[in-house]
Amino acid sequence: MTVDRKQLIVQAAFKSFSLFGYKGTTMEQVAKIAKVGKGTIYTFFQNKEELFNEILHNVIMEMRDVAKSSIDKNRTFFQNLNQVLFKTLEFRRKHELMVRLYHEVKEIGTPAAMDGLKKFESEIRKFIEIQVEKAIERKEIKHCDPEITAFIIFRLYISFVSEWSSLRDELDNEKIAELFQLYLAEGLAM
Amino acid sequence: MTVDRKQLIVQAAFKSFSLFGYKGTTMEQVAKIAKVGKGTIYTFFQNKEELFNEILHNVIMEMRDVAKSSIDKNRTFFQNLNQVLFKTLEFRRKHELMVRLYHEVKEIGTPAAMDGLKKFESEIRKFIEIQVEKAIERKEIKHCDPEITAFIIFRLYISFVSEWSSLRDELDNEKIAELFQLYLAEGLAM
DNA sequence: TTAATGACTAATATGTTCATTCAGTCATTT
DNA sequence: AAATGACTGAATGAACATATTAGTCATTAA
Repeated sequence: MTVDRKQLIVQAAFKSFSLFGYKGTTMEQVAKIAKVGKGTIYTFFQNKEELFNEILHNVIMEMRDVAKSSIDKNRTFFQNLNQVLFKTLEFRRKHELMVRLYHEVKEIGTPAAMDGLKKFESEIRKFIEIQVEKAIERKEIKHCDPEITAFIIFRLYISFVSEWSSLRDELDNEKIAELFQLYLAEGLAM
Repeated sequence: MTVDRKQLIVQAAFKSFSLFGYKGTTMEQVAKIAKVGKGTIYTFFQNKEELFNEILHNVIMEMRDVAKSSIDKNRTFFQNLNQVLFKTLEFRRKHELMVRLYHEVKEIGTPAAMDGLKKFESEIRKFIEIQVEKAIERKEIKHCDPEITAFIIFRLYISFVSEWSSLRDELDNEKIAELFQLYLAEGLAM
């Protein structure tokens, strides 16, 4: 049996994008790691961006699985929410590819990398949206627009995790859970 | 009586920064508009950045007055909050200097302009923080950390106004007030 | 006959040189 | 004593040369 060339290319591309980012990865590099001719890549993928999207899609699917498995039906919506947010953050921080992409977007602003991260974040929001819908059905939370709610939850989490820490001491996970409870669940009104 | 040279310089600098931004403004330009020699500027201001800070300080003070006068003691905390947020947004949009600075930060990332906007936003947060403190004293809202609360309110407003509109239809002022009411005031919990 | 390849090309990116611009100084003028 | 603008060194960017690289395709190997 002959080797699966597409598989080799995908693995090589994953390695290279993780190591050098989008811009730093050349098609020749990928071909070399995969030990195939450069032309062979183009029999499976139209161009560099399509190859990148395939890699990213795999990572996003992996992330979705992580988020899914962090849900515990016996816990409350807000408990699960904190778990999901924490797990996806951890995922972002642990996966070399994600770290590289965030860095690349910040430092160079590579359009393909920006698009990739947008997809990634949009997937997280979509996942939260589904949890919100379920929580509404279960009457665990009030009726609200799930999309806006997911958007708010995600923005608020990002604000806590990355923007607040550039103003004051970093907030730990427990503190963030408390804040979500106070502001989003219970509300400020007396 | 001889003309007030410092005043002339400040007016000229305000004009130039508003018209051409920080980077686009040259000290020679300012001198020319003010009809003084370039060296004269340096008898009042150490350098370009200090001149810029003086101009910005004036604008920030003006903004604080606008925010202050939008407060109505007969209204609730959340009503006033919406007024303040709306007025400061309007201020940002109306004042040529602010528009230019936001544009410059986005397009070129001039450090002095970035610092300036940080100061501006920090001032808004500080103002909200004071309103939060008063509302806590008045027992209008629950006890909470005023700084974090102001931070959340501001981030949430920015999210609604500028980030949501790149995903879906822009939210009008009334809708944003509703959202604040639902998410921050009443909370999502059943 | 089909799949794989890598030399090739056009487009883009990067490095280099050099002229211009500009913030800040200071000797001269008012 | 206050004001000025010619001057300086550093930074910027235009213009050109060189190098890289995404994507193609004629050739090769299976």
